[in-house]
Amino acid sequence: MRDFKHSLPMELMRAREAAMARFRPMLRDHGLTEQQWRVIRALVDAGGAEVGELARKSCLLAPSLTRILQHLEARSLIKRTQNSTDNRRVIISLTARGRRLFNKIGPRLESLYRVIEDEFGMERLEALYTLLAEFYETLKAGR
Amino acid sequence: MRDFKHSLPMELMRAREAAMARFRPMLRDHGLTEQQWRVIRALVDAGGAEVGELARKSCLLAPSLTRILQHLEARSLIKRTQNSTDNRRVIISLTARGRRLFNKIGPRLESLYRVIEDEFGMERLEALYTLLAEFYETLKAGR
DNA sequence: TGCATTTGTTTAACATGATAAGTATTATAG
DNA sequence: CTATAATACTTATCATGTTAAACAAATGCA
Repeated sequence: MRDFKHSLPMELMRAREAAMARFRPMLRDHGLTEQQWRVIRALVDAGGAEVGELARKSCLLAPSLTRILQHLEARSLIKRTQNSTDNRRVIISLTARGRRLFNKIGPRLESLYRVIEDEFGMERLEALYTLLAEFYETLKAGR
Repeated sequence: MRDFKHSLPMELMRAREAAMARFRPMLRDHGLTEQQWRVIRALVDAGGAEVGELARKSCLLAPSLTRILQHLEARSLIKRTQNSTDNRRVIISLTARGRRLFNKIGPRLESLYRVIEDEFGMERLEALYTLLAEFYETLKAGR
């Protein structure tokens, strides 16, 4: 049997953990989990989105997102708007406070990211991105 | 700011998820979570290990591993042995039942893995492994 | 020897991951 | 129209992720 260490899901996880270890402390200083940050960032990107759309953009399962939105709403970082033509749909968007928090944290995370770019090198990083995207597409196609 | 979609932790997670989606159903059929399987597999590899060592090998945090070991012990898949020279240390090993479960599931997961190898190609897969390992080492070094 | 410190593991508390089931609303077949 | 199915989201449940703290056993050192 293939060596245990040579397990792709494990390697992907270890790489991700190594990266997140750089970012998590700063998020934690602002009382945000990594997942909460993904939601905020997706909302900045989309400028308001339905829950399902937001789940896809932030790579979260719907039940997780439901809880996260409850937390973010309790902190007044997001708000909900009802879609007038379809009452099932809820539009999520950032509050002014949510945007301020993003503006404060975003640049700091960006600079941490650039440190990684410097250490690992832009070329290899791009190569990694490309392989990961191809891998994802290959596995999605083969279902 | 860099495009949201171009986030390395997200890409690593998506790739991992795409792979795990292939494996999880079979594990689930045998009542195992992905993490429980990692522990079992690490134990086959090591043939008995202390809790801390097992945590490293299976890429789990100690508190998670503690709970997982409780579950596996309740199902008689693992057993605990006390280290005679140091009573803090606990040696974990598979029971005969645990080994039988491994022997049943392992080959099936291997064949699923080979499907991925075929779809994505051995060369690109090796390239991906290499980049991931380098990335991990780079980030660990720069702390 | 005595005791603060370190080490290995577990508990606790809160947040998320994963699956199934529930609820409300809209779309659709007949 | 109306019963039924599909859709969007939420709840429920159990397992794990993450951090801090507790705990006991071992170690280092005055």
